[in-house]
Amino acid sequence: MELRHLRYFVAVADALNFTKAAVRLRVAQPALSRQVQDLEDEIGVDLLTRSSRGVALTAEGKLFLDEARELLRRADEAVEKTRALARGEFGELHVGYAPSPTIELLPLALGTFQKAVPRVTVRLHDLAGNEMTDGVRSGALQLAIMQRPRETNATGLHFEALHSYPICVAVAPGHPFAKMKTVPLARLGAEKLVVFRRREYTDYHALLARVLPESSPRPPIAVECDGASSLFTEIAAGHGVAILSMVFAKIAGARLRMRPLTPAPAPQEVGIVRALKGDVTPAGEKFCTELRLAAKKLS
Amino acid sequence: MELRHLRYFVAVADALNFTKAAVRLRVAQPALSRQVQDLEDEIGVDLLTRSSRGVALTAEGKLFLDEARELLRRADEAVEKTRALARGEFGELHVGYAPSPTIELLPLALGTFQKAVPRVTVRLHDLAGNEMTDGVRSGALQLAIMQRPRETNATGLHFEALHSYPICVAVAPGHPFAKMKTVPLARLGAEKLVVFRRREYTDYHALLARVLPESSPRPPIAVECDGASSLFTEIAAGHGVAILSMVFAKIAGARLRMRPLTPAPAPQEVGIVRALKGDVTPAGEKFCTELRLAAKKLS
DNA sequence: GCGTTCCGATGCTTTTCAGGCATCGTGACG
DNA sequence: CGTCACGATGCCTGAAAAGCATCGGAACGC
Repeated sequence: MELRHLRYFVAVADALNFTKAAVRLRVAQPALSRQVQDLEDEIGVDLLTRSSRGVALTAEGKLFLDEARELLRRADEAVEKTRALARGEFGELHVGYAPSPTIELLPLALGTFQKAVPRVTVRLHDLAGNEMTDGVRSGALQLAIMQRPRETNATGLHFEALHSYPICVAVAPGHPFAKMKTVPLARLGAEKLVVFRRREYTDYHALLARVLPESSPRPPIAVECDGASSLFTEIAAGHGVAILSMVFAKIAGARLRMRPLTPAPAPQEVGIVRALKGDVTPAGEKFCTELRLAAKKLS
Repeated sequence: MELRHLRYFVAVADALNFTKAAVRLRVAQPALSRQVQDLEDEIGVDLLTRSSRGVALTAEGKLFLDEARELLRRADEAVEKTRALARGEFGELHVGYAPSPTIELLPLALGTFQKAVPRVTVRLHDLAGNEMTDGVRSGALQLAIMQRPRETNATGLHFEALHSYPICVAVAPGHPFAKMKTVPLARLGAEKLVVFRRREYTDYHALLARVLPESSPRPPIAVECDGASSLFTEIAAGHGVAILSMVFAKIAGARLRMRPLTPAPAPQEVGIVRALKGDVTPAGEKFCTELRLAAKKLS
């Protein structure tokens, strides 16, 4: 049995007339007659009752007609799905992301992406930096949207920067720093630091270590917070200051003042991590395009 | 696209090797190569990545493999279902029945039938006699299991008797009739009758009219009952006697005594009503066979 | 009652294409 | 660097799908 047999049978069952069905199928009537006969022979069941003024379906024919229609529909669907997957308009996309650094970029890109290709299911995975790089390397993740990892090419990864945020010091509105345009890095030594918990925010502490190297006067840690909102509260209460990238200005709003540091540390770069080898699917590429567009809108 | 393409692709995807897949399919390797290429060309998507040491599935190939497997499974299923329908092992069977007269026959036949062909769904319709004959004529019912209708051939129906029950008089255990072996029909004139309601039991009243013709002394009606259980209670309480066929002996049990009448009226015949023209499906025929077997067991 | 028409089936021919054979090109591996 | 394993390619063959002409039968009109 071939799909041709089903297509022919359905056409005959629709027209209830071999001649008309043959015209629609653009084949000669005898060819159609024979293919349908072959089908009936193979199944071993009469599907049609022929008479000199047309054709009628048997009970078996009615059942088989439904099944044949469904099969043909499913076959088209299978092809269409596969094509859609190849075009990046269907499938699943596993994306790792760091919530805070990507708070501006990701929702923007996600919105336009889902509007453009609603049949792609994006699975977001909120992971730590090393979990993401491992995930991308192993193929569990197609992409990760995060801060620049320490090394890239050497570890089989590629990083594409999308946006960079200056490193700032966040203080309460009444704090002396709030009146300054920029804050000298050396002045931090006299302050107490509000930080995220080391356990859950290893990436943040890596940033901290970069901005405040061993050599400089290291301010004491006043309190460790388990999330952005409690960190903001601690700072607003005057319990200390925090080293944060400018993304947090959007989240913190008017509760805090953020001032750039001098000399300015290397800014925090946020972008796409992908595997050096092993292709990203078309859907993944589309997602990257949307991310780049979103980054462009930001600047 | 034909099912052949799917069969070939699935074989290659299973073996991950054209040569081995070709052996399993009993075709030459080049033929297989080309058919799979044709499939990819038609879909316009690479499903496999070929290398000199074998074959790997692309992401699109994985998706299409699942779809192809499902399609082939469904195709087999469609054919199997159709064959099963033709063999009477699948489908729906609408059967009208009169509950009381068929109480011995129908449950027996239904049990063996369902055990023999569990994929046939029997839809039982509890209907009045004329509703059943109409249903069989219109095709809404394939069969009806009931008492013999007044006319058959003339109305496009065929009746096949399966079992017959003598017409009896049902009395309370203490009633004088209970001591008699048979009850002369003429003695009924002195009794009061317990009957079913005319509205809901037209078939029963037709029987009554046949057994007690206008000419004979017609006993007065003591009470009309809306069901067998209340009818039995009325008789057991001594409010009257009832004209019933012997099927009711099984239902009534020890509560009543049933005595044959003399001269014996024509017994109540129970059997199969079907349309004179318009075939009964194979499942229907099987059901008839089970009914005949059940009838044989009764006698 | 008899031609006419419409319909599907059948006999035969043509065409298409799946299948087979031989061979080639190419990585992998010893 | 030769050998092996594997898939691709070129060419030919054969099966079968398609086409053409025609048949046979039922319905319908005159």
